[in-house]
Amino acid sequence: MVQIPKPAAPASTAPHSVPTSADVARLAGVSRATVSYVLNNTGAVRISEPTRRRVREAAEELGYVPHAAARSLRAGHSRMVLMPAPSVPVGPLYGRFINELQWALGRLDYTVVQHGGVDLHGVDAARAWAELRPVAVLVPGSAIGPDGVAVLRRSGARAVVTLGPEPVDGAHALLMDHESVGHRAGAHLHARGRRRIGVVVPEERGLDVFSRPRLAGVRRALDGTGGTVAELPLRYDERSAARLAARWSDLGLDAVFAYNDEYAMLLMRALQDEGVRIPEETAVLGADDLMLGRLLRPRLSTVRIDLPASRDLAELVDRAVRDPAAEPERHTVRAATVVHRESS
Amino acid sequence: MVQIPKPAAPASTAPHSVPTSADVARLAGVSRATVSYVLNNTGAVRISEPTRRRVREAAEELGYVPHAAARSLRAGHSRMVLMPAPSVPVGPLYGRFINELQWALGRLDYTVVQHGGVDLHGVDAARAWAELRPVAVLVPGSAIGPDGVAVLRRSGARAVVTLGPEPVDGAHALLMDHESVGHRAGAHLHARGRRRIGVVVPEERGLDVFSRPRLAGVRRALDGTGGTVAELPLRYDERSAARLAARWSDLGLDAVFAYNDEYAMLLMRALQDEGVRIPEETAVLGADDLMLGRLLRPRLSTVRIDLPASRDLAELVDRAVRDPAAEPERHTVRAATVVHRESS
DNA sequence: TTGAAAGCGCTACCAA
DNA sequence: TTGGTAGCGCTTTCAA
Repeated sequence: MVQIPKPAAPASTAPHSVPTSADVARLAGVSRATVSYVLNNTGAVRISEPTRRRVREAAEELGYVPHAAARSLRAGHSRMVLMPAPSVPVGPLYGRFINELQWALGRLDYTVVQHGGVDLHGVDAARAWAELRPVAVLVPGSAIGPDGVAVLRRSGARAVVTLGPEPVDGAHALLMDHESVGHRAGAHLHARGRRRIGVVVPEERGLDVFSRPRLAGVRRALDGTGGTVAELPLRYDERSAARLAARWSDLGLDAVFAYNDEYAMLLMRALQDEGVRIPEETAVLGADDLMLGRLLRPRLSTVRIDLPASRDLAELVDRAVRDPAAEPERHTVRAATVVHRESS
Repeated sequence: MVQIPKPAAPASTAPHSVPTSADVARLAGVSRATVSYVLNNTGAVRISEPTRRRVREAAEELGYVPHAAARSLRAGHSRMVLMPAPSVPVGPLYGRFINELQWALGRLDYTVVQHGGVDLHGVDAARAWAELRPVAVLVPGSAIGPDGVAVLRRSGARAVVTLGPEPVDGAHALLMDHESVGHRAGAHLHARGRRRIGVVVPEERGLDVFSRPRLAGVRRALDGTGGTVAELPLRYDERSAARLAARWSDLGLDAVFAYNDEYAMLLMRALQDEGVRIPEETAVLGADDLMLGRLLRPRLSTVRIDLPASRDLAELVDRAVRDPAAEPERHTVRAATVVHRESS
């Protein structure tokens, strides 16, 4: 039978519209239901092999791609794990961590999505994320408070996990114990016979959630030992480092915990240019155990922070999703080790 | 008329279900349409102030957050710009670029979403991204071919922009001209009197799309000058660098273009440990102009690559979205400058 | 083995 | 000024 296109009616699909499952059904000569069964390999329903083939070929020919939003709207839930991307670049370590985490969550059939909630904070940020109706949210840093967590949970997020330095009410927490990082650093320097210890505190915004606890940890390590701790604000540029180095002898310090390896490299260079001998006059200690520390001379001592296996975090997320009513878990990453090289 | 709740029907909303606009409407005593008008500040429709207040209060009380998927399903389009996150960490420069781009696109009212299409390639990756029905896709590297672009366009993406080293049919392209980076490097070293030039080619997978053109560029610069170019495979670890340095005198090179600043630092350290004097015996040239280059001694010469202003890229995306039928634009970033310091 | 139809949450048209 | 309602694309019961 010859098809006669009805006038003014879209007999065939409009040229540049996106193919839907209905289009596939039409082309295959079956119903939309059948298309859904075939493409999702629904076990409960038996579809004859010839039909399956016709459907698949039709889908192929049209270049059909299912519509994720429509699907999860219908399903009432999604497998999307949302990770607000931090606006401050926090270093290469973090990037690797994200990648591994994505991979681990992918294995559990979650789709990880990073969403730049740039210049949104607290409840506003939470609301913006909640619009996407993720099944779980991983919040790095301390970008959100208890009320933000509440917003997310009310919007259907079955798990909220904070990755920051401090716990948030109602959310699971993976606590990076930066205080103990500082404590390790302070204890190491003290054990090496240092008594007047400087601690670099980056002036860059957004880093203080890490640097403050580290400073506190050094203070605690030196507490009651007669040693002293001095706070050293530093911007990540040569001028700032040179200024700090210029007044180094006035400061009378015999050691410095430089926040991380990159700041350590910056400061160490400035000190060497000032003629300060390392480690004889001043010990320098970094953190993060980056490659560059091994390339410096003297080789940089550093505090290595063993990030949690991303698989563990992925499993925490999965557990939380399966049992959203469970008590929030609190895991503390306290595994920091001093890698002693030559600079301390 | 008194409402009599039908038996077995949820008269009020279930305790832990997510509030919808219907719930807000019910609580405010208005229709869903009115709720929509109020919350979206629809200009065409006038709603009395008391009604607006009632609606807003109801929304507030319920903690209502609109459902982005439902909204864009209804609208037939979204403002989502999808950026597949590269699985290979490509350095701090890139991270900053992403952040700025997110910001710039945010100003134009797009929502940037990074999606880790981990271990998916070509058409498969394209299909996974297409399920999200983004209005535009920014593809870094060369993760996708013309057929992948076609899949995305058929699924409604109004703009596909590749950020890689080479153009892809059907997509807009922001071409990083790594060949000319290599050419600048080669020309600089040649001008400094170097004739036997090594070029580091990282062995890490995924970096060859950058390193190959750079090598070719050096070759072109030396072509016909009587100078020679040697390919130097190198892994990013100390052992590999030490091995390379150990046979340095056999290689008989008087200069090396080390792919980027990080590889340059690695190799330079290994060479210095071997007693090779820099730059007297061997000139070393990096790329990317990272901070660390300035902190090395001798200070590292480098090729600075001026990334396009993220605002420009954001505007390219916006243009393409507004006029999806337009010819693909091809922009080439050729702005590479040699920053001459002490190592060359 | 297949199809018809309801409905997820939302907005925009048309009517009142 | 407000409400009724169709329908975006999909899955899934219920019927045939």
